[in-house]
Amino acid sequence: MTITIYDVAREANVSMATVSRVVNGNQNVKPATRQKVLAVIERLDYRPNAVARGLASKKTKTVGVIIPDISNVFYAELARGIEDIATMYRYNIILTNSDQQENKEVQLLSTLLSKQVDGIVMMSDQVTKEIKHEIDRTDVPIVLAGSIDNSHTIPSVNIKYEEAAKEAVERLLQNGHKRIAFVSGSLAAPVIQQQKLKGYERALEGAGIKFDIALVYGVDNKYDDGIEAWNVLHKLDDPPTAYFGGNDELSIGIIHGAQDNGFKVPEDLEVIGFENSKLARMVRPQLTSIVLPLYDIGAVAMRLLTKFMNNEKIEEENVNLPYRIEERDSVK
Amino acid sequence: MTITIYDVAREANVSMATVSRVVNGNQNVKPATRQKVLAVIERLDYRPNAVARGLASKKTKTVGVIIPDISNVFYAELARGIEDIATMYRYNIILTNSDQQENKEVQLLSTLLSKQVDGIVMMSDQVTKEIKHEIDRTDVPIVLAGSIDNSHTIPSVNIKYEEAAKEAVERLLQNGHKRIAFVSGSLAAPVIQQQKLKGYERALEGAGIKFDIALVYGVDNKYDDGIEAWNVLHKLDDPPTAYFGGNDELSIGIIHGAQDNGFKVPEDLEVIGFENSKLARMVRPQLTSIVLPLYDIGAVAMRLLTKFMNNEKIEEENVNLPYRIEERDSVK
DNA sequence: CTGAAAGCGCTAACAG
DNA sequence: CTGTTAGCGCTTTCAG
Repeated sequence: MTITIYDVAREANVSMATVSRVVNGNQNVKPATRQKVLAVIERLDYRPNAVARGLASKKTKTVGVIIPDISNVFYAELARGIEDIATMYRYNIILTNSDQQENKEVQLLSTLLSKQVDGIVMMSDQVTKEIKHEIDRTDVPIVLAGSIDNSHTIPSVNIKYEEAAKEAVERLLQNGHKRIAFVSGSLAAPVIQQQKLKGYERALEGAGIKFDIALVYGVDNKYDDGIEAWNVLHKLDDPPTAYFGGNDELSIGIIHGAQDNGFKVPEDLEVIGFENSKLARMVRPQLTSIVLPLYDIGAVAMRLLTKFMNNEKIEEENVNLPYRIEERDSVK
Repeated sequence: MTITIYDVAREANVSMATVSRVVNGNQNVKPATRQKVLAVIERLDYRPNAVARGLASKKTKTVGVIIPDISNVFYAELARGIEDIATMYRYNIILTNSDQQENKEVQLLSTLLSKQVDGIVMMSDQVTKEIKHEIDRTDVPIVLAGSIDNSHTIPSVNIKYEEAAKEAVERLLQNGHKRIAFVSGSLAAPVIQQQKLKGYERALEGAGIKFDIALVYGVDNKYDDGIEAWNVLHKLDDPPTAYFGGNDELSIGIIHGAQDNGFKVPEDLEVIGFENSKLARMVRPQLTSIVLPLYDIGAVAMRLLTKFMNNEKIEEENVNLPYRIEERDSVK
């Protein structure tokens, strides 16, 4: 039925060990017999069974990826970075969506581990105790991409969110704004949100402006949330004249919320986003945004993972990639 | 070291067959011994090795997915549909990017097959002979999602592109337009483009309007291509007053191209998109677009695949999902 | 440079 | 209801 290494061995008059050697590029094979085996492999259309190989060698050449939601451009971009580097190192990827649910994340870790993945790249807004526990329980290397665990004990790739946020707000401060809103995803738990908020606070502090909790609006990170945020915030007695949005989609919502009500950007309000996705160019005015190198974060995370999987030397387990502001027209 | 089914058997004083039975939910186990085994599993923190299981059972509970580019929202949405249904049926997904390159597609098929996936969902603009050949060579079921092979011999899930395009153009015709542009991805090979073009032609024909090749602009499907298309087309002696864009991103490019030059949508030109992605609501005016149910296409494709994998009865191997026009403000 | 043999961890008859 | 026994297809010593 399916043809195996054994069939090849028989047809080529060699042992299966020899076939295995040529399949795996082992040099200890006489060129002549290598050719002979290769010919038979070709003729029989033999295709090695990776599962059997995985069982015997205890290496599957596949890595697991846990992300919140692949249909979200943010994560999709990151996933692509991961996949490209994985491919480069001859790994395949088992892609799973967690929807940010802790129980799912734990369960996914477990099923990935049962599938004997050689490593895992994970994104999680919050590395809970349960997750940490699961991670500590295994020898399989795991690296976080665009995610932070408080204990700083899991390898990770990020940018310095706090610094980036600070810089964004300072950019707004430069233009003379005193009332700057910070609109972002739910501020409940996520570590990264907290870091951004801290950057926001530090920027204000540096400019001698009092922090006003009324200007901090924590919703979700969606377009409609941006519209909603604007609707709420502009009704304040002393409304913000500038907005720092947690991501681009949200920021565009803010812009449209304002524009739909006759306000002009950047004349009446200035907006700066975070992510610099393709979207940023697809609004009018085009959105000024902090460049979050999603693809690179994924790529570097995967590269880091390969080092762990190959027991290479690791210089730094917690990598921070550079970021910058992409100036466009939503900020003067 | 790693604990196996054998360890559990020993500790529980049963045979490994019994352990296997409880792990697999086989009913032929006395409740008492089941409890005993479960307790040991818990205590030893035993986790079945899916690779060994796959080798023995010849089922891996993983399916391969070949898409052009996961960082493209279009495909990401589809991938999510696939993943959700896969999860529902307890399959995991090996996700691979082909970048539409035939040689990569062929190679990916091969590596997925070597990994013994139980099935494959594939998206490909063009199912070439090579690909068809590779597919025919295996017993592993494969279904196409949002893709068509000319021979109609591979199961697939789509919408009726030709009809949808026809309807879109007719919508424009309704508003009295005589000069309607068809802007789309490269018209070179892709079957689906051809179908849309045909729908466009038929709509014109139905309205007694002569087909003008000058109004057909085949670029790529990107935002900038939309801008470019507008720049070129509006300079025509008799420029189009309405545009049918191959997808939303492209259509938004057209809108912005026009707006950036002082033209108004829908007053000066009307635009209808194709896809109805989240983007459609994120422009002003909001984009009227044909609803392409990407998520559903992925989901249904995966569901269809499960039927093949379980040898269930298949009513129809080539499924067509419904589509409709989502009316917004880029068309009067 | 090549072969023999022992597993990898689990499923699946087949007995009993 | 439970145990025994073969493999699944390949890698990996260990000899030679």
